[in-house]
Amino acid sequence: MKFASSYEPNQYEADIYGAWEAAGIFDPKLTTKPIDSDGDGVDDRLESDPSTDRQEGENPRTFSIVMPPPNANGNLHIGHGLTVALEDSLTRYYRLRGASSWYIPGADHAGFETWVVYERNLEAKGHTRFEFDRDELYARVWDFVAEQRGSMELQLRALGASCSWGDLTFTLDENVIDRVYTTFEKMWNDGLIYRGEKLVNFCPKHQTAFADIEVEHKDEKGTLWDIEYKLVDGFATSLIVSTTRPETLFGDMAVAVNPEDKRYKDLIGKHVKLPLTDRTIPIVADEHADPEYGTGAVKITPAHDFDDFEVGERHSLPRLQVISEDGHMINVPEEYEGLTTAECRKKVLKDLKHQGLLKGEKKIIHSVAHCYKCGTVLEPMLKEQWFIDVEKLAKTAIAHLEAGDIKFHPANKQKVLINYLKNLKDWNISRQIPWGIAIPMFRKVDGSATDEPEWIFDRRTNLKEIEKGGVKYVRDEDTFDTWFSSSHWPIVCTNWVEENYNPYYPLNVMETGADILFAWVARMIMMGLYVTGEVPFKEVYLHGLVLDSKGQKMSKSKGNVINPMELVAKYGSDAFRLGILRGRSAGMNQAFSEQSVVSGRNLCNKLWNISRLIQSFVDENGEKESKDSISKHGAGADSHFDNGRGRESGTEIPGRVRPTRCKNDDREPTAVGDEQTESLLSVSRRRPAVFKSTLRNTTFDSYTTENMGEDWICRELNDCLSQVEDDMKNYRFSEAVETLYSTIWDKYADWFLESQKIFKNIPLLKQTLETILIALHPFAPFVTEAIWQNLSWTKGFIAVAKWPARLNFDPISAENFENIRTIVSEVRATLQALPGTNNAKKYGLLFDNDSLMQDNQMLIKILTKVPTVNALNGAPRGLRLALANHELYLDVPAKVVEDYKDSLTKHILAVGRELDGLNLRMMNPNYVEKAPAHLVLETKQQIAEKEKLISRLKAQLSLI
RNA sequence: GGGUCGCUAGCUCAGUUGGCUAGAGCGCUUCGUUUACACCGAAGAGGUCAGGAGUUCGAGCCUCUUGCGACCCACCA
Repeated sequence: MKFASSYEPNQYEADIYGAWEAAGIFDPKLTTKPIDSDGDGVDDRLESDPSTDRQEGENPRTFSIVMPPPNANGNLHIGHGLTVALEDSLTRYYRLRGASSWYIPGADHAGFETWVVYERNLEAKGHTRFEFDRDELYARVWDFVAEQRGSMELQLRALGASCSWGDLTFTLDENVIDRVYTTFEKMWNDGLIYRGEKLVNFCPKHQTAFADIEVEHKDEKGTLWDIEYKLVDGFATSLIVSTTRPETLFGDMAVAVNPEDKRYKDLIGKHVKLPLTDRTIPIVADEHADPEYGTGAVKITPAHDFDDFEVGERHSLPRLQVISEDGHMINVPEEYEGLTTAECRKKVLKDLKHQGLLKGEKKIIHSVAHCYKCGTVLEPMLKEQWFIDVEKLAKTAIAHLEAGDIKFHPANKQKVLINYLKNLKDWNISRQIPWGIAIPMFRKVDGSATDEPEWIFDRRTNLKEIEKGGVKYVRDEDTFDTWFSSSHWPIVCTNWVEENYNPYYPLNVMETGADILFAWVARMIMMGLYVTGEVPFKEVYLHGLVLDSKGQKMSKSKGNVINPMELVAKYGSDAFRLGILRGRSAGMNQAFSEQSVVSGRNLCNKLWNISRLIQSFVDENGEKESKDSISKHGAGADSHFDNGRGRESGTEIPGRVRPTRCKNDDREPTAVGDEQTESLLSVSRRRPAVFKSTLRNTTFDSYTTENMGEDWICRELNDCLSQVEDDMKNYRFSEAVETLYSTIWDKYADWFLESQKIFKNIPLLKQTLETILIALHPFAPFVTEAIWQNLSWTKGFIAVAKWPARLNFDPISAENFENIRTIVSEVRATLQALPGTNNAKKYGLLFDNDSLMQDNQMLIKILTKVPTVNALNGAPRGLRLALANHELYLDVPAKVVEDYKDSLTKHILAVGRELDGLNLRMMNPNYVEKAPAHLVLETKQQIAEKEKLISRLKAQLSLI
């Protein structure tokens, strides 16, 4: 026997992935040919109406999905593991359903993240970024990334991601930069881009600005100081202002009070002397000042506070920057110049106290902005940056969202996103780090012609200086926020171009983490609509965080990080995928434990053994069957994958599949390597062609069902398929896995296979096994393929098999098997409850006047494992089983029956309680009148059944 | 301040438009090595569905309310 007694994933996974990849089955451009049903030589897709082409129905012709690009030089973490499990299950499912499926992998240059790592590296070697210019740094980081690159791609393969590797998109690929520049130029021309001096969140350590979204707010203890600002112009009074940042008083341009605040009404328009300086500043009226807070008077520092900036704008106040980018005081009186902000705060407080101007302090909790990477307190900094005016973009996006153009999973995220977009502020896209896409803007050199615009767009960002029309311009040294480029992801991955119908855009679904709904999904939607006029994807599936087994967030500092690759190595890729999908629903942060992976591993092993048993039945079936099979399928024995099981050779290591294309003998030649494909490949980056798979396989022998168990399993498998199809349509991965798990284990193995140990309907065994293998393949690709390759009769790759058709069966017979199951369970339970052990071997089963029992004696005997099943032929004896519709007895001695009395009494009471409940319901006239008729009828039947059961149990009891 | 989510068995979670006795995995108890599988088989215990009120013939599900917990956005001089 070629199947080992347990499934060892490590023996198969790498080889199987290699074989898939070599066969090119993950690339829709290689495995498919044009759909040309009308025979006019043109792909129907390209001539059909796009709106009707992407049908909503069960079987889309194309399925496209992009991978949220993992960091090119990093390792995958548990979240990537979940992402791949979700995306790949979808991809494989739709591939089996016959869609031309394109899962496009990516790699992220991870602008800021990578830069932080690189800079740390640089500093460790005693260098700083300031020793190099941007181009040098860019080249150095490029090399750094190139060195580290590749491991995540191997890890994606280990997870079984069936993505089209030839289409891998790196976020710094030329076509990406091209597309980003095109968009930027369009926005520039449309007036959506502006350069503004605004306050930005600036990290003094990393020396770069962030978008609002990247800022992390944390509650912290702080101090609120009251400082006295004295009025000038001969007034004797003074104002007390409250502040948490006394050092910024040098940048104060006004003191604001609320216009409604009676206390200060007369002071509006007067001036105060700014302490520690010679300056005087005005008192202005502004809503921003809250009369309830502190003293109701607030100092205004437009250059160092977001609110003050706005107050400053309203009152046309000048802005004075008093903190430099590296966190030192500038533009301040000499004795403070050059101090750090912390030193300056100390000195200011001391000097104020000395002058008697410090009037009080109290401890408060307030939220403070931090760098999400290093935790440094961010400094609001006045800087010139590029901004996108998001108003129109957001409005368009909201309109499409409200129209329901994108379906969300979970659904509530649609509302959340709309709410976010409604309050969206302009987007700062400038970053002061060299690792990223250069902003293609050039500034006129001072002294040049004055009537030229100050800034011009130009793609030649490789040049520091350019000349246009005799005017010299220098390059802006900033790079784009990575979200600006990655908001183009669906566009660039699918090679969308203007004026060309692209069957893969919009994507069928965007799957990503719920935590980047705003940062990424929102921006992809805005950008997709702006660039293509269409939403970039039809549906969004958001996954939550994977928490540790105690529900805690994983973090290095807590030491509770689970490495997906360790689990894959220990239990296999399939086990990991099954484990992480189980018990998880869209958008929820949910715990994850190794235990669920163990359970996945067990299922794989179960499936392996199911297949092993069936193969042994097939082998046993002997010569005749093998001859039949040869005449039907042609010489099935000479395939590339055949490893000689059941035949002569038997020398090869089990499961060592050779990397080769496909074992389909009658396949049409795959396009790999031929001229047509070469030319196809070369144009494919521009315009993807749509093809239909040629790699379909699998022809079933016909079968006839010969007992109730066979009809029943057909029905159960059909139900399972419907359930899985419905679950996949609605992105209920956990439920799909759960359904498959229980169908395979609790139904197929525990009931059907047990019964087949005597009946052995070989054609049906083959077909049903293929059904469960294919249905599970999207979730457990490796073990199903390993089995497929080891079975003697299967062809090709399961990865490109046809989704199973419904099985034919007799529904009455299938339903009757439920009776058999009830009987068998009751026999087992009763035997278990009887005193003594090994009861199943001791007592036979007797039936009276029962055709179901008569016809299925053999089936009942093997399932219950009792030694005999016989007709009663005479007076009842032994123990009557608690079954309403069948008169069955366990042939036990009177003494044993006596001992069983107690549990029988208990049983009668339990049934009695159920009966009471049912009767109560029927006595309610409203129920009888208003509930649907079929429910009322059902209740009536149940009452009748329970009554029958109770009277029989009572009769049994009285006999004892 | 605005918004979202959660509370169901010891643990982690399902429960799709309200409808039979509320489910699964793991854990637990008992029995069992029967020629696929101990990564196994059989049987079983365990739940006032966070509390309260309402709508309904009927509520885990709908409405209101209270409590506890998590998260996001904005603000916090």
